Amino acid sequence: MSWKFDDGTPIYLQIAERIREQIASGEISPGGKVPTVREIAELAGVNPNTVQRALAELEASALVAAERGNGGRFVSDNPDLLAKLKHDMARTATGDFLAKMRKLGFEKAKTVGYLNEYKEES
Amino acid sequence: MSWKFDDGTPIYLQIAERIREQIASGEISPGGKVPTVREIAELAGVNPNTVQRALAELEASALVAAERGNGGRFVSDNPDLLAKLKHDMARTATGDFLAKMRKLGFEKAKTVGYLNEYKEES
DNA sequence: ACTAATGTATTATTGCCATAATACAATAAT
DNA sequence: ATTATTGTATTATGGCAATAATACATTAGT
Repeated sequence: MSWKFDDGTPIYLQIAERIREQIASGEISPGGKVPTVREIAELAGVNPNTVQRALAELEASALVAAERGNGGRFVSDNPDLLAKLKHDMARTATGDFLAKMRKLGFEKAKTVGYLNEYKEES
Repeated sequence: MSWKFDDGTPIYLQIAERIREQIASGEISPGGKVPTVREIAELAGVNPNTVQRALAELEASALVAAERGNGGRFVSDNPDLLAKLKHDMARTATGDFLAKMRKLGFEKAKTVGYLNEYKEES
């Protein structure tokens, strides 16, 4: 995992988003263990408090739950919740992308065309 | 224009990005006049200093230039620069979108398919 | 010359992000 | 019971974003 951060957006939100992605993609399995606050802080090179704040975001939406003591945090194993997460994130990303392209003057058909012809490493 | 802002990202960056979009799309014509600092501040409901900071970003990339006095600010009329702006913004948006979808578990082909079937207002 | 409109600069204040350094709370393992 | 591991809470500090209130600089219009 890379753990580089953009400037201009709070790190705790970026961390929350990345973990959300890992959950949505299944990179962290349903019911699986989330790395500890201190581990993530170490990996990401940030203060534990910052990580905790990120994880509090995920708990607020019931995506993870804490088990104190030697437990750590665990991803929800609710299939509906996880499916909804993935669906919502994909849908949001797509809607945002289309909106952005529209602002740039690309109507949907043009955006689709652009995406089709898109090649990495121009 | 709506002028709502996301939390978590500095407003001055969001303002700069929106004006960049307006320039890239031609909503503000090449060589055209950019609203004044005080006008934008009024419309967006923010402090003039915040707007100035945003516009300083655009000047740093030569997209706009200031004419003091009764002038105001004007968009560059350099066709190459404007074409490059639009190209770069579209490319960045597309690359970011693909990266995001990939993190969610959608390879490019799936992303293209998803976009094709995407309907607003689900 | 004067005025109005615009960009630019300065200073102070408030609030949130992030860090730092601890301490406390709960539970599994021994 | 003790210990180690983990989550949680507290307090202090520094930095940047944003606001606020002015003041100054430049130029067009009159």
